[in-house]
Amino acid sequence: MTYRIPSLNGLKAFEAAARHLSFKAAAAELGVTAGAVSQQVKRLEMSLGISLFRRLPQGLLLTREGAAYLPDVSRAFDALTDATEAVAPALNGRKLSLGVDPLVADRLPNGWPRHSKELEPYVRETRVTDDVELIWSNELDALLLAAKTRHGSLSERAICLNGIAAALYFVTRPGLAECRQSRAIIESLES
Amino acid sequence: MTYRIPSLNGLKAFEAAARHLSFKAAAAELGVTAGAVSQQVKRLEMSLGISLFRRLPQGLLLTREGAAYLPDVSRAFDALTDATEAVAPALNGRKLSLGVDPLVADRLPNGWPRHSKELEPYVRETRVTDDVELIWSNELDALLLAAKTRHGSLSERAICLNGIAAALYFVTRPGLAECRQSRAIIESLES
DNA sequence: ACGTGAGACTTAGAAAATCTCGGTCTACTG
DNA sequence: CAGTAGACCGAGATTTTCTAAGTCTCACGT
Repeated sequence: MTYRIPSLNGLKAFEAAARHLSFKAAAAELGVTAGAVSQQVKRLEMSLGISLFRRLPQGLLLTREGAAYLPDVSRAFDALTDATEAVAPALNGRKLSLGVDPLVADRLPNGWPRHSKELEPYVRETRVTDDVELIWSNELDALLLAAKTRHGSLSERAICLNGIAAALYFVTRPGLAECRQSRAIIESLES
Repeated sequence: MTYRIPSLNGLKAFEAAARHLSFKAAAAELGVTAGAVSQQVKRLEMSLGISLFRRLPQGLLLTREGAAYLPDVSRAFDALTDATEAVAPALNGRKLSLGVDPLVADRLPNGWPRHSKELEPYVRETRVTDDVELIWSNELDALLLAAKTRHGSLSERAICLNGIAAALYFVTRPGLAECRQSRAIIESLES
């Protein structure tokens, strides 16, 4: 099973340039320079062996092939975006589910985090557990543990309570290690 | 208009690994090493903020999220492949359409290329014209011209007849410059 | 219990793809 | 006839991706 798919960056550049009929405008949208878009599109055309645009001095025009390609590409992008958004909502505004090791649950600041106003936007639920597997299965986003894990590929951050190193570790999937939610939880603990 | 799409290489690695439930097998299919697939998938998981696989020492298992993501990704890949194949059939086995400058049409080897057996698999049609625009509009794949073009971004190759430089140039879109079809046409002329 | 093999992981360094920047060209515009 | 806008090119820098070599865990057979 093998697919014939051109470079995604090339397709993105094509799609944006075709919508704007301008490399410059497309570049602004994509956050790169116009030269980069020009090169991407050229590479794409080379890999396909056809021309997608007619370059006129006053701007771009789609060729027949380019015009035929564009809607299909856009639809595929939509489908990928929807699927991605469905399986992994953008981190912005997402609330984490947090597990707390039974060994640390009683050592925490009183009522933490249930009654912490500042954490409310970042934590969806809290559960008492020390099962690292729950992270790998995406049932939990992060864990507060009393001991270092041995699962090397998890991200682990030691916490200081009142400025003193405590046997307390914030453990997440690497993908969540540096997000705002994680930072907020850690700060709330250390302050 | 902006899409949220993870890296295409990451998605390809995920798709192949999910089908085989093995990074090693996926790597073989993709023609890279297993380490590369592992890294691609990890990057993808980080960018999404979720885990797609459970790594067991004896192999892979899809997480619930991974299993949900896979069919959507496959469908999108199918759609892109179909669209690409429709607009630009793979170069393998494709025949080029060739334009011949009226100024050179009579100087060519007798009957060329109509009665050339060796060119038959590579040339679909021949037309007498010197209009470079036909290349940009994909109506022609290549041109035999009597003079250099001034369209810098076209690929241009000087032809020698009987070992002597002639006023004869093979002009194509860059994407077709080095394909077998082009080489065959040039060789047939120079021999 | 102890090798052995398979499969995944990590890391450093190499290789490739991509971006930026500066300069050029062409066609519009006042 | 400048001046401007948009696209192109090439060189060099930067970022991404790949490879290679070594480690770890588990299953299996002796």
